[in-house]
Amino acid sequence: MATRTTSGQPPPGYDPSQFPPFAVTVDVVILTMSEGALNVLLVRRGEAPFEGMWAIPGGFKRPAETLDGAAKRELAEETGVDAAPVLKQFRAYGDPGRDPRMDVVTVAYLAVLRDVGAIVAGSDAAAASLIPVSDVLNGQIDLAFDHLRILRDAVERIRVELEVSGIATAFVGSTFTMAELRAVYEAIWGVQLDAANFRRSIVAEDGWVIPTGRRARPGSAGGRPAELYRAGRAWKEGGPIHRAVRPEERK
Amino acid sequence: MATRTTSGQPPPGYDPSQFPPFAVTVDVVILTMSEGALNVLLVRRGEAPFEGMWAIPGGFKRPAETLDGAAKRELAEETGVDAAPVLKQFRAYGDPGRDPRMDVVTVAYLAVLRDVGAIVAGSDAAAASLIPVSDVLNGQIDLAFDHLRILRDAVERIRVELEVSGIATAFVGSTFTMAELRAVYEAIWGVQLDAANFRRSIVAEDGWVIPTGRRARPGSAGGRPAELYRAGRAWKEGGPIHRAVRPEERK
DNA sequence: CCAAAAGTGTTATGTCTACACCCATGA
DNA sequence: TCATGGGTGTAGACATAACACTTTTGG
Repeated sequence: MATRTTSGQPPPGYDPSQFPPFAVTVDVVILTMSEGALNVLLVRRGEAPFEGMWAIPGGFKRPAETLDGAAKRELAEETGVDAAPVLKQFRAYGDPGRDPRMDVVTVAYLAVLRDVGAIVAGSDAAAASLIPVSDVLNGQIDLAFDHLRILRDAVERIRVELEVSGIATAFVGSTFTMAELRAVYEAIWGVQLDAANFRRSIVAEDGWVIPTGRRARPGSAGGRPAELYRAGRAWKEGGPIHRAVRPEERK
Repeated sequence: MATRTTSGQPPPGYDPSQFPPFAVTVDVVILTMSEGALNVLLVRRGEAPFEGMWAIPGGFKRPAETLDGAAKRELAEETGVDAAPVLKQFRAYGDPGRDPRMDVVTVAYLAVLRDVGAIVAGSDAAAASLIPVSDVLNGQIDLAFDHLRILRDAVERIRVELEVSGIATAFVGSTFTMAELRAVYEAIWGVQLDAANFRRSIVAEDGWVIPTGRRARPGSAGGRPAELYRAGRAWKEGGPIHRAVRPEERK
């Protein structure tokens, strides 16, 4: 921060008594599961630059608030949801020219939400929409600024978070079946998991999920009704499910 | 970033046509092993505020450079070392009032270095010093600004990095013994590791360390000479050593 | 020869994976 | 009763931890 270099000479072309002003923004990548795929909440820009393009929602930090506070406020303004507990700062971006108008440093946050209907309702519905992440990563949808990079980093981060924290339960409803929870891992990691072993790993981790005693109704195809669980207290100290190492990576 | 909120009303007291200016700085936490303990490179501040206190080295980002570039430049200016490959951005800090003079958002980086002598030489030696991390975390040494919090986060981050990346070899010299490498893990995690199993885990991971064929001279107390290794290519995809789960944490 | 540190072998225990098998439902 | 998905059992492969034992040095 404001500590200046201890080398006696200021670098050429730089006056240490001044500091260059920047705009500081927060961008919030909101991820959610919809129809078995990972989706991201995007807004359509209403003005130049990049008018009409999709972008990650965000806005300016105010001097009187913290970065976390700014992210929480922006998320609330955009979606009407208080998701402070699942907001995770994951990276800052400050490449010159990333905003053509001015020098902007942005701090990117990640939020995982369920209850899709309530999210979109709280926002300006015409300008906000859930978009499949794969459509963006495939290049079928272009994003403004360097938002493609930010989204890529966010998705990579959520893949890691899924393994080291219990964030998976943030994707599902307040009660859920093992199959629903498993689908989160399968969609985000792009793998197939053995249902039997998945269940055992989840249940073995103490306090992770709590059986409600109730059961879900089977789908129209039949099948045994699944037990319903709710999320336990404990998604801080490392999750129970780990990505399998692909055979060629093993020694 | 510059995407503005899509809610029609700007929040009260905030004019969306203006953006509040911030100073943006980078702070670089330089960690190194010295005498079996984790040390951090600190500078003594020469001016108010916090004059005379220890602080993490850092400085202003310039408009024409990237955040990574600013961190690399500051590190070079302070220490004379080009450590770009081991520079890791780990978090941004922007609480209001964290600098009493102005609104400053700082992006913190972590660098792990060996070769302590060369580091201090490149800098203003009178104002820079390696301090044991434990002295700072114990409160025996106060840091300026919110640098204690930044250092705490950096140490927590390095503990995780040690497990998921191969950064341990960045702490030791270009050739090293198993005991030296093991000492890195033991110092940073504060645990004792079984030397036999440690060696096996390291050697089993393909490409991690490469035997040089040479041996280190034993210390004055004797003992069999240790094989010397050099770091392999492969510290990207997860390290071979994992923290033991403490007994109370097991299910 | 003894102490110390490096390195190897061995065994018990735990975890992960694959897959066979039983259970409860809709049509 | 059959197809479908949920849930349990189990055996082999693999990983981890504890510790005895051998090797090679300095004193």
